[in-house]
Amino acid sequence: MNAVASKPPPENNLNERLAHSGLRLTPQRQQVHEVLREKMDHPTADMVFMRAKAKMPEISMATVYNCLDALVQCGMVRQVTLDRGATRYCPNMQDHSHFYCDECGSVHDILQTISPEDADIKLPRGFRLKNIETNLHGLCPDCAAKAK
Amino acid sequence: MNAVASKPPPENNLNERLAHSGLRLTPQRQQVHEVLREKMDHPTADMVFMRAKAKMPEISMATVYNCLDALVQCGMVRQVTLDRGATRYCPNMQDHSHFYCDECGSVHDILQTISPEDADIKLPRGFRLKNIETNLHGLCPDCAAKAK
DNA sequence: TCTCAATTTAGAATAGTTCTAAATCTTGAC
DNA sequence: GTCAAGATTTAGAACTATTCTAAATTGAGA
Ligand SMILES: [Mn+2]
Ligand SMILES: [Mn+2]
Ligand SMILES: [Zn+2]
Ligand SMILES: [Zn+2]
Repeated sequence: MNAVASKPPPENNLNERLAHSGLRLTPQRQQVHEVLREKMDHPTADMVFMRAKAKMPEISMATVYNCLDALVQCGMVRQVTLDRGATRYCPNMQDHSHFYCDECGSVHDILQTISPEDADIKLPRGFRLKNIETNLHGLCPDCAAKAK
Repeated sequence: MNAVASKPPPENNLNERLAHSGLRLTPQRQQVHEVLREKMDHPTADMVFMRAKAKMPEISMATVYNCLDALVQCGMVRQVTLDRGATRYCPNMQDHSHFYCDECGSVHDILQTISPEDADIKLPRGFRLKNIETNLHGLCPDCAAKAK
């Protein structure tokens, strides 16, 4: 590789990311992050709690919320709010949008976004657009098959 | 106008819309709808309650929720869920998207949407796309001005 | 007028999340 | 290594938004 590596690449491991935000790497934060990466089905805090608890029985709900906050804060996890109801968490930090199945409520990553340029949105005078959040609604493959 | 009016235009008044869904027009439903049309700032149920109460002091929170549900059900009002926190309500049934000010939390109608065709979203096999919800994030005119 | 279903109402219950305060665990200065 | 200071975890209380319950009220049609 390049011997003159000037700058480290944007640190994408938990350790460095947390440190960068002045946060410590703890077993709980590690565990919560692992739970999210293991099954990327956009679980709610409650689901994360149950999964984490299976591996780390002493973990508490409050800690799960704390850990999720820390992970969001340091940029390792995204919050996803689609319907009313519990917030969902996504450890995929690539730019992507979400497909929400209106039938079963499952959430799927779609590796494609609409950039402010793509969509030529004409905003009224004064608005400053930062980013576009796109939520796709419809039927997931399973539900589409059943609907036939 | 056209003397051979074959079909009534899609009923856009409260009365007919409610009736079409087997619901009655009540003073409370009327009041809640009026509150929404009067100030289209996407208020929460709580804000609707306070505004309605000013004109109709005996109205209850439960009724406001009931009325909002009825209005959503009959297609006179849209629910808007952006951040975590209370659901907001919008009486504008035109196809539109929402601009959310990250600074002050205000929500603004943007009379423009991205259709499934416009955005050529390439979905993995099996997904059936019904509609795209676009949420614009940035600064509203007021906050953009202050930020300067 | 009477009856019955729809609606409204107050308050209880629930769900999701945040807060509080005490216990525990680092980390870094000595 | 010891110790103090600060960060983190924890259980449970508190809080917010919403839904549920059951009784009272309303109103349309027989
Ligand atoms: Mn995702
Ligand atoms: Mn709107
Ligand atoms: Zn589905
Ligand atoms: Zn603003």
